[in-house]
Amino acid sequence: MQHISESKLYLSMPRSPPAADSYQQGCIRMTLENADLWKSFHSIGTEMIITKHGRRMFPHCSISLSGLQPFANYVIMIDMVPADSFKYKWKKEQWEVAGKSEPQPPCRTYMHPDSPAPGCHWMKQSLSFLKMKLTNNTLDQHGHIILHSMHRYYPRFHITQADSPYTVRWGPFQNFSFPETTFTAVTAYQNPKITKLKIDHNPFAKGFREGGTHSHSKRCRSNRSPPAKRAALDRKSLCNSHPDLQRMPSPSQPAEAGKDHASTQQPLKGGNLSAVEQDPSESLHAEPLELHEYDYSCEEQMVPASVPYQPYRSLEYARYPLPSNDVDAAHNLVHPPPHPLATAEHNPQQHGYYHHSHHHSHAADWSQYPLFSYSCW
DNA sequence: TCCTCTAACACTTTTGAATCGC
DNA sequence: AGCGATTCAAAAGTGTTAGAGG
Repeated sequence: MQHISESKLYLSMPRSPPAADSYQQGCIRMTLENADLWKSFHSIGTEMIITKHGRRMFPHCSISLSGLQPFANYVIMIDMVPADSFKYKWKKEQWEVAGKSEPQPPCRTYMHPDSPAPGCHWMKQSLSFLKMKLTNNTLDQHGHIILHSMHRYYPRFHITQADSPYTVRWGPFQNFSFPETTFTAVTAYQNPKITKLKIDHNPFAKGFREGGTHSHSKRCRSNRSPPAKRAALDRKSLCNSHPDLQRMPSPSQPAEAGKDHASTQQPLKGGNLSAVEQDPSESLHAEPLELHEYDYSCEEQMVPASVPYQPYRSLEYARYPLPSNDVDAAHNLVHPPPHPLATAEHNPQQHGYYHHSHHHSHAADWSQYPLFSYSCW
């Protein structure tokens, strides 16, 4: 796949695996697919629509994995991490800080519908989180990921060895994230450049691109039944990225200038993130994400194949137990504690939020926090 | 007044059941 | 009867935009 990043980031060596990892070997490597598309959006300032009933991401999260144990079962999940502690507003064609972030909504985790599956399955082809949906409805009952509008997030992937979704809570997590997947959650697009880019790449938007005029007659639309039958697992489609995703973004996009730099950038360290994250109140105003300073070296990441078990994590899970005898019950709402990044302790002026991806200690720390998987579509 | 959110809209793509042919 | 390929209608998805609401 042409969009797989060629750059690599190697992290610390694996530690001794837990007992279950009897033939633990090497490192798990995660690669972001359609990375070029993500970069194109990121260079402008990615916006993701969130709606009451849930909206898919575009670009969607698609990854490939290697380094897993072929016959060990893994559960792979994704959640959304606050990128900083600010709320934003779109003013005069640029993003500005509009104050401190609001209290974080219930933290939810989306589990890949193939989970659990053996390592050979995950490594056979890329994984798509196409069907994951984002919502701003804090009372959402469908298991969609709940976000605040006008706040920034980035997806975080979790891999853990587990034979069932209900044993996940006892296993060590490994976390991955990709800086270029950071986005601002919005209820309506703010930046017209984002709109154009989405229309150019998202096939579902063709109706608006080619339809031309809008009829605003308020005729009633027939109510559509919920996708109950869609709940049947469609593995075939999960790993097929849409042809449009393969297309390169328009070279006329200013993003290209920064992208050309990517291969020559220095390895991403904690402080060399875009200036945006270091001082949002000032640097957000010009180019939304200052990508010409940006380094893409972490599109492919390696982390220790095993994160040390955190004894007190089980206490966290004990406080927020998952049902253990009913698959549907896994969709019950759970309200875990706020994400660590959402705490006041996190200050983007002091360190970039990408740190955790590159420092083992951070990855391990984050793995202490509970994950809840009750959403598969 | 400003900002954010919601819902209706037209159109495309995806999905899956039904049908057909071997 | 069983299987794979094809067809097609329904469902799901998209961004836009007027209007509501805080």
